Amino acid sequence: MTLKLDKVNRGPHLSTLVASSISREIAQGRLKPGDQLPTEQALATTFGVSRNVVREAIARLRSEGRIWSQQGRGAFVADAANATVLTIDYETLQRADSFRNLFELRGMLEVQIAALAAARRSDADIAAMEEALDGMRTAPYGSVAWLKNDLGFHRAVAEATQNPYMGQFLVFVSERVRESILAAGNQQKSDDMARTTLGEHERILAAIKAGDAKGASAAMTRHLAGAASRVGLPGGEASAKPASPARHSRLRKAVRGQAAG
Amino acid sequence: MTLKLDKVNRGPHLSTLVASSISREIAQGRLKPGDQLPTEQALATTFGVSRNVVREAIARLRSEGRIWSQQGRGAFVADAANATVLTIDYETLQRADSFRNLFELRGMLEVQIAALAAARRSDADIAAMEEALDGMRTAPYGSVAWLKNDLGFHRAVAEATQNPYMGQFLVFVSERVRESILAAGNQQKSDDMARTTLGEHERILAAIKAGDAKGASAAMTRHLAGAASRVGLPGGEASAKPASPARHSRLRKAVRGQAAG
DNA sequence: TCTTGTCGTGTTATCATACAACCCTGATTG
DNA sequence: CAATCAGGGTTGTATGATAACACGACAAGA
Repeated sequence: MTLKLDKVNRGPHLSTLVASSISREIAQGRLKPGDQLPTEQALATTFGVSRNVVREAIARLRSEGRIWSQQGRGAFVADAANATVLTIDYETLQRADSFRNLFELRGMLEVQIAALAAARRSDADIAAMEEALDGMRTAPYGSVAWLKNDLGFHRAVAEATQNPYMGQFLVFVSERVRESILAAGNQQKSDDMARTTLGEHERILAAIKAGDAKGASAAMTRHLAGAASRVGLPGGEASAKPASPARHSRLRKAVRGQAAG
Repeated sequence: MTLKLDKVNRGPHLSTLVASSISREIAQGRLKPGDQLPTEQALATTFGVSRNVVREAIARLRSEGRIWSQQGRGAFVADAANATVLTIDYETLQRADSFRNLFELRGMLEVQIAALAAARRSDADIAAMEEALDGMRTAPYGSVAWLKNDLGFHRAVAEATQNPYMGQFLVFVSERVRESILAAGNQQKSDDMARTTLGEHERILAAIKAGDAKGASAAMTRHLAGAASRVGLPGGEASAKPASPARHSRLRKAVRGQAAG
């Protein structure tokens, strides 16, 4: 009865379908934290699959911290806070507002990271940034090599904070942003864009090199504004809360500013 | 002929052990992206477990985007960028510098989030914050209810940004921080701390209520600095210089003990 | 009545085997 | 030479069995 098994597309594996189905039950509150799941046998017959498949699905959910199980007792829904992994599934990525929200989160991270990096960078960090920048110079705009070096530059900045989590989070978010861009498709490239983008990166690097935290975050803000407009991010848009304009973060200004230029 | 797997402790499930073992091979570069994994049968005999266990481990790694497999061909190591989940394993959490770095990341998020929240908050958001604050007033400092409402307050702030990813990321990071604190154990509590903490929260709420973004981030900054000192961390604010790791020997020592769920 | 020990049942964890679906390769055949 | 097809290897799924464990029922003893 609880099975829905609606044509889940992604992943031809039955275990994937079962896992998403159970996951959905939890997300929609039909299975609350503490509730006991049906037995593996019951789930197997319910879904019409073998118990083995159910076990793979449960193993997956358990690794995500969504459920926990104990031999001899059963499987139970875990507290949402106990999730040990942060995951953004592909479906929600394809929604338009997801892209904007992700971009905003990324911007928030980047701007702060740039400031920290300017204060803490080592010579090796600078070298890594310069190497990535060189890679971008020799690769055609938008090519795989270009994107790789672009990400590499930002990762180098993040690593210059000497805080490994900065890079970890930033790369994760950036990758989701990139996927989102790819999902949306359609973007035009030009040599002009390449020059502009490179210039933005160079200004960031210069500020970090000089140890100028304020300048670094300002340069990063400009870069993000430019990047937003290059990927055609609709700025100052309806669903964004029309909030008090004058006084808030540069991030917001960045998102809004790209509409103008 | 039982498993020989090196010392892995956490997770009584064999599939967990196998998964972390393979995961470690990937992390340490002994299995590079594109490489083909041994066959399931081979892995089964290598680890001394049944093929079923290996399949559960692989299902888990596949769901994390670390590997991909195709029927009839085999399983292959995926590009690191393709990881669909962000995970911080329990072991690294127990290192003292992990705690400091996580706290710094959390602070970076919170300060920006507070500013955004002040600009975008709705009445419902304000109500949620006040409810959480009330919950903190009636609960003893440091109790489960207190912590729950504390997190609830911060989550409400994050949700006031109208950007769901903010809350998602913040809660994730905060939970890791909390785990880290629990792992360290023995915090001393006092009524004084309760009052101070409550006051900090109230100032944050007031600024957000007033739509004062600058004030909100300033209040949040003060709160984080206070929280940092309360958990025995020097300088909560995003300071320019990386804190010296040597300062935290007390934390590191305490970390040895297991966390109580 | 209360405690304690035992047992049976249900559940998960693991094992073992078999078959189906699929990919790749190489030989066969037109 | 090209197309086809047979075979082995690999993953995906199904099935049945056994071990480990949790939990309640129940009887024996104090």
